[in-house]
Amino acid sequence: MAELTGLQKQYILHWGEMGTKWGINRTVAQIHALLYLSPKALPAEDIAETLSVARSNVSTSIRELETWGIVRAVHVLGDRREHYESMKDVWEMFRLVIEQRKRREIDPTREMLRRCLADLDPKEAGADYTRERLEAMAGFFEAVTELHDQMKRLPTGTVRKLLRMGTKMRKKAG
Amino acid sequence: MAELTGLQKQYILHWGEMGTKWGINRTVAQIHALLYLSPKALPAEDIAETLSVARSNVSTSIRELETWGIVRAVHVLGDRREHYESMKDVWEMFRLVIEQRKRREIDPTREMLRRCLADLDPKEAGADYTRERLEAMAGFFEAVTELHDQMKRLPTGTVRKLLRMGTKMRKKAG
DNA sequence: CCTTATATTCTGATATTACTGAAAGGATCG
DNA sequence: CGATCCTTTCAGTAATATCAGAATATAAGG
Repeated sequence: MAELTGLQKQYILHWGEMGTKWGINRTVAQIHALLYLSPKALPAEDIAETLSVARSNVSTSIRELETWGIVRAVHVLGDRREHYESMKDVWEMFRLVIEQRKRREIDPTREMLRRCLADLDPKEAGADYTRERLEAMAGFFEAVTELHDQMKRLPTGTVRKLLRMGTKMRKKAG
Repeated sequence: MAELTGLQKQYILHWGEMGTKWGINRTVAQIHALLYLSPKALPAEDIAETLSVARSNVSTSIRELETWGIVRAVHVLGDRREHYESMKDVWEMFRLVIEQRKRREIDPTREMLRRCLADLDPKEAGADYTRERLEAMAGFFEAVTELHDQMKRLPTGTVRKLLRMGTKMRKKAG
């Protein structure tokens, strides 16, 4: 791997910081940034060297990125090492990440809300108020889930179309 | 403040964990959960006591929630202390949070991408490839921004309407 | 003004998370 | 099979984020 250009550094560092703000490990995000910018798949050792992190750290981080389905290992003729490459379709990439996060965080929250509503004892003081609040929150999460299910099935182009329809509706309403 | 019911505890704890996964401080999220479930505004001291955190911690966290615009101080007759209450409209609440996060994290990323594209030296090796990648990413962020701008202007009801239109389009296509 | 009630800021301590380096585990080659 | 190359796991260490409590500031009451 060649040395990073100033530009690449800027992108990778920013992406790393960005990651931390959204609960994504800095190194994981940086590796993703590096692979995203790289025209060719890179072996773990090169990644470690380029980003100045331990080889083992790269291993763990790559595994995480693979779990999300946005990085995969490819093989290069005459090289026993795994080479890693990032998906390049940005929309698809974010869709995958969102899908994972929904599964890991949104779904459990929906379950928690359902459980709370089921457990709610109507005889308890303030039960009505609590139910109201819980139901409002649950409704929101159901809607988000519905929205997500649709995005999942729609091709990228249709999403953009919807986006434009939104613009029209806004103009009419305004 | 009365003791928390098991249900409230469950909700508050989950919300706190949820927060950490999205880069939001656990206490901040817990306080928000508490206020969301509370039928009346609560003074900082009660919040501290109920959640077993330091008074100072509540102060800082409340400030953060106020910055987002989802919690505000209200006054109670005969009490010098500030009482805090959460917004109850869930959709509006998330809209505000998303708006803030966009401002804090998405906008700076757009700027970074623009700067990178501006700084990109065409004579540099691999400049074409880098430009392609940066532009793809920048395009995505522009689209997200556009989408956000629209959501911001649309009333909640219209968002739901769009949601249903998505369903129809999907059914036609399928 | 001085006193008291309340809120905020700051700093050191604590807890959490991330990371490294060493060691173990697998795979491929001769 | 043994040697070599590569990857993963793990335990200890380092870095970061969070928090409690003291110190400070602000405001209201007398």
